[in-house]
Amino acid sequence: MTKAEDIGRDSSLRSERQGRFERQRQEKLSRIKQLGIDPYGGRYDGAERACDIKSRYKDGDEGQRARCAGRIVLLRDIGKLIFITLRDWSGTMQVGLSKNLLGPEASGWPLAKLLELGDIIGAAGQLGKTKTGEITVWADSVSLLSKCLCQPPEKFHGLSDIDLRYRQRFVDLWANPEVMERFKNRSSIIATIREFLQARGFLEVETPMMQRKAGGAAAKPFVTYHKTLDLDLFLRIAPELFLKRLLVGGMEKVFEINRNFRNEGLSRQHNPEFTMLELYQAYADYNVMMELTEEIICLLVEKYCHGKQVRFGEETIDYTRPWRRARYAELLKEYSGCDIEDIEAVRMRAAGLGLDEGDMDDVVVTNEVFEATVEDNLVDPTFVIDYPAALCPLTRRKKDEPKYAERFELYIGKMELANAYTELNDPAEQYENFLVQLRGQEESMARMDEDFITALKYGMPPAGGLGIGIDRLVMVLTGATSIRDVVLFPLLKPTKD
RNA sequence: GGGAGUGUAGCUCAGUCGGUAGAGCAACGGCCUUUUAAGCCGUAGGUCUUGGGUUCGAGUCCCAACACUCUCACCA
Repeated sequence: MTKAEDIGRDSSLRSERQGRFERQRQEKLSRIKQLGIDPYGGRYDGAERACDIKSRYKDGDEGQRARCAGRIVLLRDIGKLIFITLRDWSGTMQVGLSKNLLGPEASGWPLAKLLELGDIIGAAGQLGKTKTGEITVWADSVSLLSKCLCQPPEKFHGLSDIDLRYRQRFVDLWANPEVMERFKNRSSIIATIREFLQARGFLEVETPMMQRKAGGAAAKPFVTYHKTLDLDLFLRIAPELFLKRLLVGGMEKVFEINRNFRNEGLSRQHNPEFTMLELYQAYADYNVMMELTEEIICLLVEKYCHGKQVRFGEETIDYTRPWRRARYAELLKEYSGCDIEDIEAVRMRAAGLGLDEGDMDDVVVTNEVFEATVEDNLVDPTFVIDYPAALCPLTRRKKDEPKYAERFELYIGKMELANAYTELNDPAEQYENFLVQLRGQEESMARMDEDFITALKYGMPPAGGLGIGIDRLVMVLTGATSIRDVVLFPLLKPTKD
């Protein structure tokens, strides 16, 4: 028997065991059908959110009614009375099902006795409190809206197998309320960013995900193919070069929040498809972008975190303004001890770090040393400014120091969260920069894009541009230390069967 | 790809010195009209990831494979 067959047999045994539970639930489904009830319900109007029902409840007023719908997450059957904890996406609601109230017809008490954990139901009835003070819908009607045929996870611990949680996010979301909460926050964070930008006159646009040239960043692209045009295409690694074309076209403030794709490894900070905010503002520069970045993120911290000191894994991030702005060279000196001008010292340090510096250009070595020594120290928000120009082919040089470029990266919690430039708008210089390939870099940001050069020749206004990694931003704002906890369906190795 | 860790019932987990498999939840059969992870009585559920090895005897020790997690590398 081959390994594949062996594994296949193993998984079929496994599913057979699970099938035992499913068969029992199938039997219940048949019994429900025999009662003349559609186990997959239908439209259910007028259900209120659990949290709204609870907050409008007034003690002592006996005329109150309520209607709710959700999944059964707890069930306590006491004979002629059943207490159910229903979860909708606002919270939980207790429903009391009693033999007297529901009556003997099929859709009443007999149905109630067949309900089980995981089923989705609707219930309506008088609102009241129990002996112990819990607000309860005393149901006089109950509807089965969807039968659950699979065994729900353990009711107290929820689903904790990490692999299963990512593979079956649909279970994770309802079994672990804090997961639902985090994704609701993610959505709300993105909505807040949109509102913020739109209020400042930015226009949201969508640019191609499939591109002839994968430009705007240094990363391995995914390759795809268009049949009718017989065309090889890349999934974009960044929207940058298209957004800049829009600047040429006269859109003065644009942004895009969408996916980028990079064909690289997975880690707690990397998912091959990730969400990026990129924005461009004509007539601005990287200083304007710094102000904007600090403003957006502080607004979000205020809204989604408690206080300015925020826990993140082992660290505490202090968002108190103003954030540190430190030159690249200054941080290199501070943490590696090397003077950026003293390339011999930098190379020695690189060798000491075990880097194969012989095959690398000076700036590449310097950057390797920077990454190895500096990044792990940048816990509080830090703008790293003025990068070596050679590392930034799309960035304008500093007027008085042409060896450095007007670029910053923002680090928070040891992660690169944002990257911004004063955009290069000189077509001749851009053309030259596209031609320079650095030794020691696996991927280059310098990929010749003639059409983009043509666009620049028409004249692109001077501009500031900014990219913010949304997934990582959501991580630091929600305390998730793995990107998989803020991406609904992270990329996983497929299972063997 | 390197290193470390984990893999036991559907789920969450115990399993001592190597002596032949345990709990809670879920399920099934009972009892129960005010429960809060309801409770009580009973039943069933296992190729201990897989394959080798050591041993009289392996869930336990050794080797290998597979899967997952963490970590390093890669990711400017």
